Amino acid sequence: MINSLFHKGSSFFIYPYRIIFLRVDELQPAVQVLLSVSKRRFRHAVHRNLLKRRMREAYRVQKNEQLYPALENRSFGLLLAIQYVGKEVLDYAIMCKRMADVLKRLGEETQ
RNA sequence: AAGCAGGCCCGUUCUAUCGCCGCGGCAGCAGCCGGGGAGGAAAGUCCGGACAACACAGAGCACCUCGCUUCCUAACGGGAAGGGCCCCGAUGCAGAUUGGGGUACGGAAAGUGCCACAGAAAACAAACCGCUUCGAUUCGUUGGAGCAAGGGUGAAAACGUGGGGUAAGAGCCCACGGCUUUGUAUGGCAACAUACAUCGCGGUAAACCCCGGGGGUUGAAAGGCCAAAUAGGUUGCGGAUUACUGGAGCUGCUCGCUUCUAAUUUGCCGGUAGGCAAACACCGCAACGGGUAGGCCGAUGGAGCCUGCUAGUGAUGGCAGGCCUAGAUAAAUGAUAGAAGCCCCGCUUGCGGGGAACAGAAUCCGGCUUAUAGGGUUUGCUUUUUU
RNA sequence: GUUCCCGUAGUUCAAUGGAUAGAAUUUCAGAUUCCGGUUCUGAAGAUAGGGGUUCGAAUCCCUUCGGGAACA
Repeated sequence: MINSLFHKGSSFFIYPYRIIFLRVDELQPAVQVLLSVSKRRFRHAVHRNLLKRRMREAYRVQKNEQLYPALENRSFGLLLAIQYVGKEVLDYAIMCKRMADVLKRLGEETQ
């Protein structure tokens, strides 16, 4: 699944994120997400852990309003990879706002 | 009070809501309830152990490692106390006394090597300028013998200073002093110190080496169990067996060749005897090849933490009482809001704004090293003020 | 997680503990040419950081940093 996501998926940027997604028929559960922060950009494990936790929180809080309505009653599911490509650790407020943009864009892409 | 240096400690706290990961209960799942959830370095992986698998008669060699003494400890290359040496400060004319810091600190008197350049010479030999003496002399010098004090070179020059001695000199002799070997006495558990006698005098062992102590190897991807999957595969050895060969020779060994003997099935050649080729089930172990990439145990109650008493100068030990304090497996500790405390800035002097280091457990402990905003405490020194 | 190896000019490599760390290439300047190339001459440029041993350290020792490799 991960291989096919990275080889066949399409991608777009919304700073500080890079998103790769792939439509897959009859996926269970319907949306599966992979979060990643590059070791090359953030040398210390503290910062990588913090960013991944904040990304997960931002996704968790907003997925029900922004993403799931677009996928209701569809025959396909979604594989997602969200990579953090920013150069420094941003505040949660900004990360949360951008994640909302990401989810909206994903909803449009799947129409 | 300020500054500097060293040691030790803390390194935000509380509440609520939404999530995440373990644990316990309601005897299953789900759900609900209760309770827990990163550090002093979790880091580097530099040492030492526990634990595990394999190996192991005893001793020695080789290799690695440590190195003042005594003690602490499960152990250590760690720590405590003490000794020697070096550096800095204070007092003092000085000898010395005292305070602080550092110290890989066994042996150079077992042996070997090395000490660039310069210099006569870097420890064997030896002498550039010199010093003394005996000759020669064209009075400018020159040859032989002796010496190593002085000059010069160097990071380092044959122990330093003074005297005796001598043709001139030299630890050649003497006095004092420095370092050092051995012995005796005294003090100390000891390292060592002091005194006397005695032997000796370049450095280097983070050069080889010698002496003494220690070290079996590999690391949780150790190791054990279950499930799933693949090929009931190939080769070798052993067992069992009628049977998967055995004996002898060539050879240092293996392969191979020759010869003797025993033997099952099938195929081919052959009239037969016989010859050639192929195959041979089962069990165990090892290697090769192939497959799987899941779960459980190991794995979190321990050289454990807190408090008090106690032994000790101290590291640390003993006793009593109390406590349970992360356990994931691609990996949980995040977000929001409020309150309190700390720091900085601004001025309206009690309000507003901002900030909080280094950094994230992965089998577990004891150390070391490195990173660390800020705060507290303590010891020593210096300066100033007061009594 | 465990274990091991390496670090020298911009690059590729040298250097018994001993003058100012050497060579090729690269870069720059000059000469040659009408111009460029080639060639010639000259210059610049380095021991990963810190500490120790030593008269003297790229080399020996300790420590930190960075890079790489192997292992179910």
